[in-house]
This record gives sequence, structure tokens and C-alpha cells, in this order.
Amino acid sequence: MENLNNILTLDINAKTKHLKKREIIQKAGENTSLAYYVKKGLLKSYTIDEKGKEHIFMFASEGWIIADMESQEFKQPTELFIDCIEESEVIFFDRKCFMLANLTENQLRENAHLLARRIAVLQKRVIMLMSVSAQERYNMFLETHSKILNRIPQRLIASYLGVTPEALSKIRGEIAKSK
Amino acid sequence: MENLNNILTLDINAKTKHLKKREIIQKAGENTSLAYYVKKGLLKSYTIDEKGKEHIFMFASEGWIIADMESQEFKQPTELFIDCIEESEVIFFDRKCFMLANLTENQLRENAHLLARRIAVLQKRVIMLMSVSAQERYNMFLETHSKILNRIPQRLIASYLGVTPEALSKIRGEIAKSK
DNA sequence: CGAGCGCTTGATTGAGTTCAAAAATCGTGG
DNA sequence: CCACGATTTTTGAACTCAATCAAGCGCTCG
Repeated sequence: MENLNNILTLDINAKTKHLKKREIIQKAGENTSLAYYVKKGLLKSYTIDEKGKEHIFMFASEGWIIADMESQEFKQPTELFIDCIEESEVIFFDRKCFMLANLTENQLRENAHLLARRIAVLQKRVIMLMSVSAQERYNMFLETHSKILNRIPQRLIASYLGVTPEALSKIRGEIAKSK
Repeated sequence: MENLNNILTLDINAKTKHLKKREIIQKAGENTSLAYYVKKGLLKSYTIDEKGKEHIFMFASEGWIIADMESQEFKQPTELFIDCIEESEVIFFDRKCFMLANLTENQLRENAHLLARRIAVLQKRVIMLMSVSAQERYNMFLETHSKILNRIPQRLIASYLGVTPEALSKIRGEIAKSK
């Protein structure tokens, strides 16, 4: 992820901001073409459904980019909220620089990989949601997010896994018992 | 999707093939960087889990590209099977031409949009799987796949929705009753 | 220090699965 | 083109996993 700085420098308007815990940097319904590079801290992106329930798409810690990469393709307003789980330091830059014509071959490749990696993550998630139990999903989460595990509240992990906080608590109880 | 032909022409090795129903064009575990443009017919991509269950990722009819766009990014072998639901006519070409340096600005933009659109579809699917009932998922499917609906066997729709064929049959029964 | 939020635990309910078998549809060979 | 076997779809009963509802505990931060 280090060489993403190449891309970041393409946006002369890119700005680093210091954000407090719980600070919202993007709301569903807004028109924005911004993306966010996390220098420090921990963010999440999510939707809120008709019943007011939050559904988390991704967590982004140091070195990750978080944004609504796609909704702009179809319809203008984003459907994603993005906010800070911790106090964070984030570079705001324009997503459009991913599509500039004067990119080098390496930058191009980097961009394609970035999008492809995002697709890979989502594809895995779809399989996960379709085919494995909540318990197995939690185990997979433990593996894939081991570094930032203790920085994420339980309730948010439950939302990411697509279960209620109560269900996750019981799953953890089961795991603890079986040891 | 018409101008995708621009990209297709970049691969001098691209070949059109006629395929019979049930013919498999890609198997999990294979090493390939091919992508498939559907000129005619209907294909599906899917995984098979430990229990031997098929989980469908996408259907591709006329004008769509189907491929494992992402697993190559990480690990060599693909995890997706791709086969024909109907007799089909398909252009086999190399995915790598999406990342060539000599693409025009329009082609670049087209590629980015293609990937972004795929992300959008997957993102919607994740929300769908996390937050709505099987019945609602079926209704959403009816809307988004209305043109190819009657060409897809029930059992495959159930797999796409993440439910058993029995469950889908009952859902359809309910809907029919309520009219 | 107290109020509220987050986590746990238990009882109940419900959506969807599994298993089984019948009914409908498809497709292939004669 | 028909008939028969195979595959799909439907229907039903029993069961399971996770959701919902409700109550209690523990922390933190205001």
C-alpha cells in the first residue's frame, strides 16, 4: 500500500485532517467524489436500512483507502456513511485521480489492483454470507482482521458479520466454554 | 457495453467459441487469466463449498463479461467455476489487456467503470444478504434480472439468493397465493 | 457518583433447512 | 412425435439457527 502515495500526490487539493472519535466524514445522500486514505486510526463505512439498522461494509486502519468507489458510477449520491471508530488522521483526496490519463503504467496497474482487491474481498464476503454459519464467519473474521481486532467494539463486528450483538455474544460464549 | 469491443480487439489471441449447454469453460483450481465476453447465450459463475453445494456469483447474458477478475490478484488459481446454462457463443480473451499501458483515456475510464460497476453489484449483494429476508431478496432479483428470468432454472436462482430450492419454491407459493 | 451504553444470559419465536415423497417438466431415443 | 426416465419443482413435517424481547451486570465518562 506504500506506493499509493504516488496516487495521492496527483491530487493537488488533497488535505490531511485530524478527526475525533465518532466524527462522520461522509453521509448517505451526499454528493462527493472524495476518497479517504487512513494515515492513522480506524474508520468504518456502512449503510443504514429502513429499520434504522447499521450494516458495516468495511473497516479501514492505517494504510487503507476507504470510499464509496462505485455509487458515483451509477447515481450521484453515495449510499455509504463513513465515520471514525477512533481518533484518526486521514487524507481526503479525489477519487477521480484514479482515472486520469497521465498515470504511469505502474500507477495504472496499482489502481486496477486496488479495485480488483476490493472485488476479491467483496466476493469472499458474499460466499461467506451465503454458505457459512455465524460462528464460522466470526472465526474467519478473527483471521482476516487479527491486527485490529481489539480496537473494534463487539457490536460493530456483529454488524459486519450480519448478526445481532446478542448472537455474537453467545457465539463467543460457546467458543470460550469449549476451551 | 458496446464499446467493450475496443478492449476485446486489444487481445490478438481473442477467440470466439461455440459452447453447448452445461459445457464448463473454467474450473476452480485452474490457472488462467482469461475473461469471457458473452455474445449470445447465458453463463454462470459459482463456487462449490466443502459440502458440495454450488453458490452462484453471477449470471451473464448477451453483452456481459464474466471472469474471476480478482483471485489472480492474490493467489494464482481461480476459485470460480464458469459454465453454460444455455448453448452460447463466447469470446475468450485475456484479462490482462485491461491493464495495458497503451489504452486510450476512454478505454481506461471504461475499465475503471467496469470494475466499479462490479463492486457496486457486489456491495448491493452484501447488503441484500445481510439485511433482507429471502422473500425480499427474490423480489429484488425479479427486478434486477427481469430480462433473463425465464431462462434461469429456479434451483439456480435459489443458489444465487443463498437459499434452498425448497425455500424458494415456498416463497413463490406464498406470492402466488397472495394474488 | 449516577446515567447510559455495551455486553451477557435466558426464554420465546420465526425464518429457513433438512429430509422425504409426490407432482410436474424436460429431454432423449425410438 | 411420443413415451419413458431423469431432473426440477412442489408440498409437508420436524428441526435448527439466529432474531427478538427482556432483564441484569459492569464500565466509563460526564
